[in-house]
Amino acid sequence: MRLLVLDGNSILNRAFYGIKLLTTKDGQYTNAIYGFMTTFRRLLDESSPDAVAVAFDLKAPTFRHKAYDGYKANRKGMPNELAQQMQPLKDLLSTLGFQIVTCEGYEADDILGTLAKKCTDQGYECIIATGDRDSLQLVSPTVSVRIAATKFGKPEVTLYDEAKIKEVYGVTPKQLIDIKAIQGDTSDCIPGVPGIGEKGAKDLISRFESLDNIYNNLDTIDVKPGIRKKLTEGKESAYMSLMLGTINTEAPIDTEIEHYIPKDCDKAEAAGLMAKLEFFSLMEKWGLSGSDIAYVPTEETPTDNRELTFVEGKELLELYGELKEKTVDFLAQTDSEEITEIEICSEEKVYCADRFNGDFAVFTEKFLSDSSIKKRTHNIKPVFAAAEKCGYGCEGIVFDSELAAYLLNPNASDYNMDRLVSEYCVSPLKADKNTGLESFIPLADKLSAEIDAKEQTSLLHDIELPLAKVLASMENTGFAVDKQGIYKYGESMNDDIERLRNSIYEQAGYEFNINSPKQLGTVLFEKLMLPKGKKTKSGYSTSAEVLEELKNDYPIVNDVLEYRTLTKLKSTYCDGLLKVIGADGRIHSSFNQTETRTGRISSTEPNLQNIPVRTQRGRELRKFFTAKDGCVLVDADYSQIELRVLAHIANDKHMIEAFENNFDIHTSTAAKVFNLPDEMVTPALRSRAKAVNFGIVYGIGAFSLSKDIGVSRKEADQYIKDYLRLYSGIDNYMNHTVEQAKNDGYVTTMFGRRRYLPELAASNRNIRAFGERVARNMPIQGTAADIIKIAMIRVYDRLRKENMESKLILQVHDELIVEAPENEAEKAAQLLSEEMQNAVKLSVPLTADAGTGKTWYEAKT
DNA sequence: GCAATCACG
DNA sequence: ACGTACGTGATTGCT
Repeated sequence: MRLLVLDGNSILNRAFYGIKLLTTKDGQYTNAIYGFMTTFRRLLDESSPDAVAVAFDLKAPTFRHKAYDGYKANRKGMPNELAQQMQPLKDLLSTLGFQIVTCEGYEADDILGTLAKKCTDQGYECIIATGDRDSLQLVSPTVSVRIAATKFGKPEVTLYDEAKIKEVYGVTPKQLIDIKAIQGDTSDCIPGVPGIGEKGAKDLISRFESLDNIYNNLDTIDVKPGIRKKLTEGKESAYMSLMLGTINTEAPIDTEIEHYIPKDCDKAEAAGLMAKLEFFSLMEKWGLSGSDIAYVPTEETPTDNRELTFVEGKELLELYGELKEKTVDFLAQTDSEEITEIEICSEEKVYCADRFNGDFAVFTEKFLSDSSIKKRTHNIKPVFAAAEKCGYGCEGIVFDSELAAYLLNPNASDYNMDRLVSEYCVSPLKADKNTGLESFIPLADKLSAEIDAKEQTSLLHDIELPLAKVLASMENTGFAVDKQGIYKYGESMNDDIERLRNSIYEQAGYEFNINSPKQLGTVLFEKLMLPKGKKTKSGYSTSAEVLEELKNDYPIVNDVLEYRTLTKLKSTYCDGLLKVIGADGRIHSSFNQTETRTGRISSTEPNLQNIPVRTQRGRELRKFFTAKDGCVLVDADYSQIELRVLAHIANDKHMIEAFENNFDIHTSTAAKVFNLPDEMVTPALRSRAKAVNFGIVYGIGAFSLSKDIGVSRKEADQYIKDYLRLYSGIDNYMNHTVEQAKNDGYVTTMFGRRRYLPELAASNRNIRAFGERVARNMPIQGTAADIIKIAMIRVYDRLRKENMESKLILQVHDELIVEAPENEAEKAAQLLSEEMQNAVKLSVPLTADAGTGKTWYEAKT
């Protein structure tokens, strides 16, 4: 028989401080529970115990507190973020079948000791797992201790048996108590013998074996007079410390080890709890899955009695006839060319078909392109893409559970169906064949109801769903590039890189890896003794921000900066882009619609939203992003969309006025803040005002602003104060938004997009301050994202309606690019800026200027 | 798999 | 006293 006993508080505590804060979408903190469960899993796997007990402290004072008022007196209560994780952990452990042990008047350590002793008496093996070292005194031939820590977010377990303790401390486990009695323990307020510390205590015990031995022979033992004096005076304190530090092995708890054999796990309940904590990966490690979740019928969600029946061998064209005018659910598989497989459910009948069925291609086309068939699915974009590639349109899509789940909570890490089924606790319908539809249907019902309840129906139907089709088309179309051009551009940098590298080696005095910030830091700040600026966790910062300060005084720094610029261009952009050019000579990026917390889209493999533009040498690269033969690029970007959105949402009189009169907003701001007529605003003042405008959008602090524009903090603070006094509508709006976010737990955009902000409830003020900045920023960034999405849909629709061959190929947050045949260019430019400007009606005008050119470099205005 | 860095809006 | 602007993705080095 082998018993595993855990010190619950101690392991939970270690996990809490070892893993960065995590919350569920409702703001329940989970990092400590997560860490506990990964550590626990590992302990179980490593030691395969027959019985398990998890001990916890109670809040009530223990016999040690009663014996000594000072005991643990300086212990602060646990932070709220940790305290609220205690009960959910206990619930989870219980439902998994493990025994929780607590004992009034005793600490968890005493429970460990009591159970360890019982094991020894019975000839059983006992493994103690804890985060702190007090329990090491319990180690014996049959009792071992595993010290569990969470380092870098991962569990780490160190085994302590008698040999290991001898090796580390040079004494026996029992002697650890005597050492502590002399040494004391500041964290627990155990006094020990005043004046003797770790070294002295260790020395005394290793020479004289025990506290009793020392005091029984105090007059004769060989110690310095000073030590003898301290020992004499500290005798009472030492014996009290011995009592406080000795683990009690007689706690009144259930010591029948057989009672700790785990009970059967309540799988349904446990999976439900894990889902509530959003521990989807952990679920698997504990042998649970989403389908284990208990479905508890309530009044609002009564038991769903629908049963799906699989219909085999249905003639597909006949099926199509039956589906007309119906609302159906479907799930499809696609490859890069076409739909390869489809499962359809209508009126609880399930039909499956794949490309080996006769009429499959004809059927899928008829089915998908028939707008009279209203369809719900999960992850529609690949279906839109496949349909377009096959030359037909996919119509009548009324719901996508992936997009819906993203709108309900954009904080989630992914939106795959299994995870959503767990998260939303839906129970699959009965079905005689598993197709995924049995889970999808109840999930879609639930998400759909939530979308309606949160008034996001229009956002889903009128923005995200149609946008998915636009994105699919943009991915299909791609962006033509001049492969040779990019290659030569990359080659042209080799000599410069080589020259800089050699120059850096020479100035450093030896060769090293310039790409390694660590090695570079050593060279600059240790070998060459440059004045060091900021530090990072692991050493000196060598970021551009730090190096910029030094480059005029130290030529090597300038070389490093240039080297970085060139190698970045070469590796990320030249080498990187060359790798992803398709067989058609075009780059097909993926546009992710469910990635950002603000509603923006993101671009990957490659990221076409961060192609260089700010420096001339980088910008040159855009000369190789071209229109195909016979076409030109039309590029339009919104002017100041975020500030215009801010003016509108905040309903700020002065800012609205500035935009209505088409003033330069930064000049206008400068004139106001610096109290000057517009014509007296110098470029330097304008640039400061611009930084303030940006800062306001980001939720700014005076420190960051002063750093950004190089003025004193006091001066920066004054700018912000003046700004908010003059744009009082913005001041009001910002305060109101944060207030409301704290009440509701979320912020929204003009179109009802939401972002939950659990950070606002944090006890750490930095995290809270971050939450407040996000509360101020998200409605602005998010509304701008909504607006350009609307514009994209309108542009896409208009181009088709007008039978034009021009195609939308890229979006860069406030910029749209269309590839247009030369004879359509003018019309496309007109249409593009028109649709962008009219996408929504705000209390300020939206402006978008279009440019045209053979390359992106030329077209961007 | 994470940290540091740097490219973009 | 402390840390310090919002949102992304790719590359490199290192554990």
